[in-house]
Amino acid sequence: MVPALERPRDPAFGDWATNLAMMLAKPLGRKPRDLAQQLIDAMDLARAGVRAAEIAGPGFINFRVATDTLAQGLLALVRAGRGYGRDASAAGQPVNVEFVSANPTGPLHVGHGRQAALGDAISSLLEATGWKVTREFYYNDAGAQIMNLAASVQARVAQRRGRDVEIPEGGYHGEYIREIAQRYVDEHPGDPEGANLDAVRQFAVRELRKEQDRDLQAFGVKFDVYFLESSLYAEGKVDETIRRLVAAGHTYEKDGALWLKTTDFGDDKDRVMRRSAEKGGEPTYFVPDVAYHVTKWERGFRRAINVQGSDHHSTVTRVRIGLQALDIGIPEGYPEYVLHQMVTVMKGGEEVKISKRAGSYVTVRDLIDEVGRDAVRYFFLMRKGDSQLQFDVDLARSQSEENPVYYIQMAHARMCGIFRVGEIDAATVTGEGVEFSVLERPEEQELIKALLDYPALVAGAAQALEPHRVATYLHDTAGKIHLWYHTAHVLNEPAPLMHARLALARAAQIVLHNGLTLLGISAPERM
RNA sequence: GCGCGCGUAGCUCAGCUGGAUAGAGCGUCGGCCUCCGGAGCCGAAGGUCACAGGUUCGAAUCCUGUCGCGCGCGCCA
Repeated sequence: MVPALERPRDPAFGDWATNLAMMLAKPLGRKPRDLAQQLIDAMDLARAGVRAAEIAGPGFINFRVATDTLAQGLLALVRAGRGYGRDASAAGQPVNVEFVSANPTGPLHVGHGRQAALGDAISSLLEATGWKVTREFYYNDAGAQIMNLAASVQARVAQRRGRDVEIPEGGYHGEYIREIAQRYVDEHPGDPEGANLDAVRQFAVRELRKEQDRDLQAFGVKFDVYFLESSLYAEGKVDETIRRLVAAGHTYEKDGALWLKTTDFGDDKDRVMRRSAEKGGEPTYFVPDVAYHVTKWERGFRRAINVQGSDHHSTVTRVRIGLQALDIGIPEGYPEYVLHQMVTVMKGGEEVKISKRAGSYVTVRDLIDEVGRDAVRYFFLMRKGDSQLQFDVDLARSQSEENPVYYIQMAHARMCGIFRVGEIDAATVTGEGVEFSVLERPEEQELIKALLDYPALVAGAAQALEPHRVATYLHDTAGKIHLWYHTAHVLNEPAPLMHARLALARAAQIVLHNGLTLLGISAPERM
């Protein structure tokens, strides 16, 4: 129960409104409207830049802001330019954002695309609020899946020699496996049979990593750190983690395996950490996961955010419990998780079933090739992460003219067009000395308010780790811009009006540019 | 069966952490091109916010239950 000061939905209710009187009415035993009047009487409205305060409905107080308050805001906006909507409140604290983290066992699919868009936008949002972000990609390049990959490639090599060899149980059947097998043979004349499994494995991982890197580059996502799971083994971090967990006293042996008492930390059953001898005696997957997150902590990241598909949500509690059980002062909520729901791909009016092992799925690359990078980014970001996302490829392609991302980009291009046609360098439009009170049309007032809301919106989206708020805001604001553009002419108006509108066009251009950039989408000057 | 998420217009989805008459895009219907780009704008139709209770001045939003959908639940990762 916190009193709110907010933008009313309906402009008839003023520029700002508060429910303070209604919140206080009950504890004070007073009527809300009487209390509201007393509150208004006690306020120094002029000093706050408020022109009028009215009591409305059950006890709202609606404020109307003096026009020069809006003018001050616009001036500050234009002066801030590219920096508008950014603040330094996090003071350069380090934060690690891990996303995509695809196994090098195949190309990136649509789910990875959603993660790439989300993780990159979340990182940008955090940077906009003063965090020092490290974008990190974790490669699971060790373990059973990689052995399956190597064996699958090996089988394809053998098949090329006319041998009757099947892809092993749990192996990969995609067409790309054949291609890798072909390239392996081409580049390894000394091993036409693919007999050297270790060489096949290394070659396949390297090829797939290269391909994933190309996909990420096409999508415009850059990582600061690529962390290899295999390095954890090479540096003894996995064994060390096991030793530390044993030393911390949360383990026991049963049936020849080593167990972690995760039930001590609220799990519904204990988990095996190291398999019994007859199962190979290897650590289970979550031990390297824990070891990996220890390195994040030890690398100085007191905040870590993982962007993952919700199909991995069971790892959340286990990784956190493993870190707790080490008893080294890592807080309970470490790391934070942003889980997104599944992406359904629609093509030809039917759902494309995604199965990596059967080799049937849509890749990030397919989407980029078909609808363009900007549209793919926007489509992945326009919905809240915990909603399932339906990505209709045909629709995204065929309706590209009415695509929301083009709508936003068009608004930006229109603002640029005003300056281009007027032969005015937009950067010289500062708003200094402009009489903003001539901007009295309702569409102009609404647009100004929307533009001035932008910094608070960015701060809120960053705090909630929800980039979709920026996407919907931009679409909404683009609508206000188109409406204004359509009703209010800028060039060849009387000088005071033209200068005020030029400043407003400049402000709109800045907000759209900054917002699109935050989402990793281009802001073209003409389309 | 248990856990997490979701259920809002014909379809795809927003709804700013409890506010005033629930919004947008697409689709449908009807208007607007001497005008900085019509890739645009305006208007109309379309809703039991899955359902039933509860909390309070006030619920799409919070709590409980029911139904439906998705994803998890291995000495796989």
